[in-house]
Amino acid sequence: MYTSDSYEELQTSETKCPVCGGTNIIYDPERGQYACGECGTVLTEKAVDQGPEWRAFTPEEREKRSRVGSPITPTVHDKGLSTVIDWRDKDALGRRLEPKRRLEVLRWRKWQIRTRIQSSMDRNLAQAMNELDRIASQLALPRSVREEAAVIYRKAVERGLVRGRSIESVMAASIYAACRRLKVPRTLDEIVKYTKANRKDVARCYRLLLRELTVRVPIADPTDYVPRIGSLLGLGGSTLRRAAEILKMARDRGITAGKDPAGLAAAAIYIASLQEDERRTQKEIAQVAGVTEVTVRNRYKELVRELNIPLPPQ
DNA sequence: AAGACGAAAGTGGTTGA
DNA sequence: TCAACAACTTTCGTCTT
Repeated sequence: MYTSDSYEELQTSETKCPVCGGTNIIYDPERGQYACGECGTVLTEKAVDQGPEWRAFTPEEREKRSRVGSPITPTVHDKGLSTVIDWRDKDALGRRLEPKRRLEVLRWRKWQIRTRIQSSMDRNLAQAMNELDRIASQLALPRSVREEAAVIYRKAVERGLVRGRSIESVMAASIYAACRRLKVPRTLDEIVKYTKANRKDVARCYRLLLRELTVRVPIADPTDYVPRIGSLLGLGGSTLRRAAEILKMARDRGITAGKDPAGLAAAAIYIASLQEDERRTQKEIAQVAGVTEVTVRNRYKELVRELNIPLPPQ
């Protein structure tokens, strides 16, 4: 698996477009990117993460690692040591409680259990939201995706789906689901790259979320990957439009099913880059699309064959 | 020297018995 | 639970630019 280190190079704070010199810089909240209003060049791919460089999994750890703030003793409410109201309806001397008193004790018990559940859920959510923030800022995800991911995760907690699974993996799966839902093209691998959980667990959690929660996800469309791959390669609008056309034709011919959408998008872009005389190597395209040259090649051969695409003579 | 190409073997995930 | 299977990856030798 290639990692796209080229993302870093795109980080810029200029207010003028480096390609056409235009000053009409617009923010695209859909993709979480700034882009030139004239030529469509994407200016920022990655936002700067302003959070700490360390990660804390418990309030104690956070307290220990933080280098600011007053040196208060890290105290966790209820380390399992606080008073538990007995379930028997007897007082300290073993006498039965009178009915009125009994109801009172019943009420205490109910509230104690309720607050305990509440606080454990809060802790879980707090930790999860931390994780969400961290990943979302590293992937430059728009606000809408963060919110969607938070909603999905909260539902998962309420349904008790996090029990027995790691917060990281469920959160990563929620983020992926949110991306898919809102058509913000991020591959599972990109998300997995920034989480402690392994790919397998995240994929399993993702399927669980789809099954258990009623999260409807539109099927992956290779066209969604085109603008992103295109901007990472600095391709012009006409080439990207051509690539989208090719993908549409491919879909109409029904040869896209079961194929990796990123691979298809990469192949379509390769063909378009040849046709529009904006040639990029298979390797370059494969790298930013997150697939191998071989896959690009296979898809590209397939598309050319099936769609009778004329290629410019060498 | 770099890019494109294709064969062959390997990998991880899905499906169906 | 296991085997078959399709898609994709890795690796490598060869041809082309």
